[in-house]
Amino acid sequence: MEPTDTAVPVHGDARRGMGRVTMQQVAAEAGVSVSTVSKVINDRYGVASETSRVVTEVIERLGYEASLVARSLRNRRTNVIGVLVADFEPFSTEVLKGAADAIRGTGYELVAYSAGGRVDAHVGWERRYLSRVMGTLVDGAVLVTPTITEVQYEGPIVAVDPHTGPSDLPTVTADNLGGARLGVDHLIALGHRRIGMVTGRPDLVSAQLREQGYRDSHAAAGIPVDEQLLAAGAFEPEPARAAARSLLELADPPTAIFAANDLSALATLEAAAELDIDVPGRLSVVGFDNIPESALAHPPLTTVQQPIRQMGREAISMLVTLITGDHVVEEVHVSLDTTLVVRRSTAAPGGAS
Amino acid sequence: MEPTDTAVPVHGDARRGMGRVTMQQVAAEAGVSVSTVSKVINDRYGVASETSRVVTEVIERLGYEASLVARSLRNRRTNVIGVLVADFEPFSTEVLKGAADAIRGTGYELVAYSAGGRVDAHVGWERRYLSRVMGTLVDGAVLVTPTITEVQYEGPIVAVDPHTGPSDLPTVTADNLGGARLGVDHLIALGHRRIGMVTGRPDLVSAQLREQGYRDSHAAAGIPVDEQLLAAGAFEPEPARAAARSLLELADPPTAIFAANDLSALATLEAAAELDIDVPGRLSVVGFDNIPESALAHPPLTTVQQPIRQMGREAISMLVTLITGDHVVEEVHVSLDTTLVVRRSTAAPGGAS
DNA sequence: CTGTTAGCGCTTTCAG
DNA sequence: CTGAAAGCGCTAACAG
Repeated sequence: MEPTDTAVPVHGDARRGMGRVTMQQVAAEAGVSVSTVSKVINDRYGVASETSRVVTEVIERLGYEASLVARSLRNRRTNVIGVLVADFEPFSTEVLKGAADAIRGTGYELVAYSAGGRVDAHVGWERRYLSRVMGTLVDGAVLVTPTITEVQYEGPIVAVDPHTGPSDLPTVTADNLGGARLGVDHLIALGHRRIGMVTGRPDLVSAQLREQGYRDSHAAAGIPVDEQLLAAGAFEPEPARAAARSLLELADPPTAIFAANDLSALATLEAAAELDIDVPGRLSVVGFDNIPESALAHPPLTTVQQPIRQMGREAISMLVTLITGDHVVEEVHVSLDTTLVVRRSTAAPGGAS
Repeated sequence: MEPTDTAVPVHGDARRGMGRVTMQQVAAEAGVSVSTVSKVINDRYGVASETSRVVTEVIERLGYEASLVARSLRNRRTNVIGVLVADFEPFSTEVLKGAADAIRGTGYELVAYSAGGRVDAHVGWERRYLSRVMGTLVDGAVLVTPTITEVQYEGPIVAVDPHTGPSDLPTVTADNLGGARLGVDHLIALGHRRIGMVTGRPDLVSAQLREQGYRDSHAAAGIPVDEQLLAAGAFEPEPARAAARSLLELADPPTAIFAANDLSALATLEAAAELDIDVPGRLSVVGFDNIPESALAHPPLTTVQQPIRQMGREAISMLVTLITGDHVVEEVHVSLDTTLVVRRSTAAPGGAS
């Protein structure tokens, strides 16, 4: 057959409007073989300088660039690092920004991949994504908030804020327990005694730790926990809103609510608004994450900050070390500190300023 | 090298710790040929239900998932849409969030690609990226803030906020001229008469339009423009900071500064802080973009909002239409409205409240 | 119903 | 110094 023919004239800028230029076309146009073109591109020895010049000129003229896919399939190394996310939402995009910061100067490129909330994007997406891209498209991967860490997969992988228990994977997390304590202690210091909590997904350790922090703070302050004041929010806006509502409609409602993440806190703010409850006048709200959106809320949200971008940076640098394998990564599990960001959604109970 | 051998026995869960599972291994394990496996995976007709069952079981057990790369290379359609960005920064990640919103339910997956500030990532990155991925990895692409739109490339491509003049590419932009007028009119309405501007990259139309809006607002208000009050910021933090400083150190400094984008406005805020100039007491600052970070600034930034996420959504929906080709895209150039978001960085001149 | 074969675009021996 | 050929993992004819 004669597929990558010279039937279509490719001289001059006649290629305007054509599809991708392949190496075949470059070769044909330059009057050499594809392997020669490949050698020129990859700076291999054994190409006459004149040939090289001609080929380079054709490449330039046709705007040729090697297909990432074809190259990846052939080569073991791709010089591309993958960031695998369940969805592009505030948390994962912050991680991405951090990853981009850290990738500079390493010579790697970054590909972020998401099945984007496809129906089948349930627990276990990370394993499928990994299989799809590892070893072919990317040299290593950062898993953002994976729900399982049992990837039993050999290769350079780092998990950021994994939602499940400890694993063999190197991980980067924030101090969930300490962060929750920071948030609830703040509320207690303000004078709150009936503090509700919109919890996260019960199957995720991060959620469990945040709840544990809530309990620890109460214990430390000698305040008994009223189990009625815990409502399941699942880290998602809708369940969280319902949970907040149920708490606020209690006969003896809480004067403050600690939400397991900012998305839940934002939903709590909405629920309060619907019920015409002033925040922070009659209700204080504390979130967790400090996603950029939390500062835009009304009122701006007091929240526990995770250094998300730094987590992304950390993950990339661990990953690059793993890939290049210069030396062993010392700390397999990195935990970064959380801090409290006090904004306008918290105040002393009873409307006292 | 003989990496993907069958030398390593693959029965049972012996694969723990191995690299990617390939179709070969699945086939071997199931005792069938690769084409049969392929047929099972792609639901092709002509496979005995028993065979299908066995193969499915093996796939499950081995955790096999087809390589995106190999599949892409073979197929014309990949069901993946690419978002090509120069870097993952606030603007592009907002677009990404919008793209993710819009991708849901379309059956497409999303891949975001960035060379991540590599040294050679100068003007023209979009052409190279496009060549790398179009036609192989992705079915279509969204170009975020490309510096050239002369891609002369056949295929489904949509540009978001292109920095250069009109092109044949479908584009999604915000109303830069109107937005700039909004921002500067606000300053003028507040009583400012000496308004400086930290301009953007002179080669980009978006920057030119914002400067034009600045001039138009002055003209409309009958205020002459003092050319001394325009300083080049290039859309980048460092140059912008220097530009702001030079403005503020003028013998007769401006009482307000309009920055060509939020990054520049944030840098202006920093410059003011360094010079111990109170904002908004002695200086008002208006930005452009309304990236999430602008609300976190001190003081929170008054800025012209571009509906960035919506731009991402719009781009994806245009692209999907282009790809499926059901019907022609009616509006090739979509321009979305900008709005003014007044926060705390602007006030009347002279410290008057 | 199943396996064999021929590539997708590229890199890499290995002959010429 | 250059090109022919093999093959990365997969799919799509086409035989058996």
